[in-house]
Amino acid sequence: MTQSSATVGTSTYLKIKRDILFGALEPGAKLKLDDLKARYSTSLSTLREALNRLASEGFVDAPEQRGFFVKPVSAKDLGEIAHLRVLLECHALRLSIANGDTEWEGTLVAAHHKLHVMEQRMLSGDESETEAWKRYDWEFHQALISACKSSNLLSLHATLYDKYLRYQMLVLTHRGQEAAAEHREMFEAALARDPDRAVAALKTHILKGLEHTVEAMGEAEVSAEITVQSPGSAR
Amino acid sequence: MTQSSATVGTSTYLKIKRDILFGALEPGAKLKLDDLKARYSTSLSTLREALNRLASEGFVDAPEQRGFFVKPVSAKDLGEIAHLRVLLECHALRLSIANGDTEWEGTLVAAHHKLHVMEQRMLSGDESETEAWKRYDWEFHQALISACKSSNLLSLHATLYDKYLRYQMLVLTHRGQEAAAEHREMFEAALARDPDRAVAALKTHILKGLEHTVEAMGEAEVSAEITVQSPGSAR
DNA sequence: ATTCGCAATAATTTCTGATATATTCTTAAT
DNA sequence: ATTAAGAATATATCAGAAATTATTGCGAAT
Repeated sequence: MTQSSATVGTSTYLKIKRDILFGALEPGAKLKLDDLKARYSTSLSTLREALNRLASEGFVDAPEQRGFFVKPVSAKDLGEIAHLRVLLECHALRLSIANGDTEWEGTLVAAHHKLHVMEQRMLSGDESETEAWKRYDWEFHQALISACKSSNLLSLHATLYDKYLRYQMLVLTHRGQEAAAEHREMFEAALARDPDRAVAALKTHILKGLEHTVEAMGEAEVSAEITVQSPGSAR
Repeated sequence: MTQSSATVGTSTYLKIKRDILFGALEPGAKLKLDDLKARYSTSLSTLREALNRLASEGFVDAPEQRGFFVKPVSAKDLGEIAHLRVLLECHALRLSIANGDTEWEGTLVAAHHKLHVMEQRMLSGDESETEAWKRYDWEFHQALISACKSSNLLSLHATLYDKYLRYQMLVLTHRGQEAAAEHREMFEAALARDPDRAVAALKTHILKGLEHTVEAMGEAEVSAEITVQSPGSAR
């Protein structure tokens, strides 16, 4: 549970990133350095290093001279990210299917198994381990493309995945049954070395997820506005 | 000429990045903090912030507890980058051609004109302004895809472009005539709203550049090995 | 010769505190 | 209501030092 790591810098970087991804730090929130210093119990310099890393990855905004802010969210941004993920992940999947050896098949089988078990548990109503579930989801998607032989591609994809994940965590509602079916389809198509089928499934998977999340965002936005407005202050 | 900017942090970030891109800081070189402190005349904390940004963009390696190193180069890495650039830039070009309005056409015409003039000057033997020439090349490629309507895509592309550029600067030899022709082809096809033709030209442009650079790297590598070996010390 | 362990050295990581500068908030005035 | 000046707050930057970790050099042992 605890996010430990060799260096204090990296570990606070990971902690802040996690808090952004899972919504503990809200979109658009001002990141006051003194507050963060208390919250993550670390020094100013270390904090700023972490924030600079996050800023260059796009999880934090850092307008000059005005400090740091959690990156705001928007349906437009989510759309861009989903489409980029389709572009990169589908491309990587093709390469991976073409290049993958037996070792790769092994990791894939393992990853899908673990994800599948977790999905069954979620479907039966156990919502207690969303975070673990998401980790298995990541491991599965990662395994699918892991044989693409481009570390540059893998690292771009990792960042995109995290950005997409943030939106999913934001709306806290998922497409359990359907997503599980799509995962199975991708898995089987990849093992069968059928790139077209696998890519089609992956594309559907991401775009359906996008649709679903955008809808949920729309609702959330409306209810947020209602909550925020003082009664009768419609201007 | 001077790289000035509002904040010291950003300006040293830019300076270091420039020194990496244009080879003043050699691939693989150790970035000793005390040396950098002298070289860029700034404080430790500011330096580390800049280096962390560069590390998360992939221009610097930062193995835990062991400091910072200029990212090494390799033909494999260049290949990955070129192919990613093809993937992203071609995609963006299609979107841009589909979405671009008259305003976009205007910037494109202007960018191509400036690049063209500079190319003529370079072809006639004036090698004095490589840096300016490269800036116009960037402006042109940027203009081509600027109407793609995805700021996420544009920013990923910008980083990839810089990484690719670094390799070009490394070998210091360019394909003047051919590159100019390819630029013209892209330009005309884009204005004619012919995505297939434009994308084909762009793909050729990048992949020919890759080929050319890899060859030049091979030669450079050989001559470097010869230079380094003390005479007769073949092991 | 090579390897191994250990001390000496060097470098990085992290923190504290201080200053200058920019932004934001408050208050007063138009 | 808007603006302007001044006060309060926050950020950006720097210097120095403590703590931790890596690297180097040297002598002993294989």
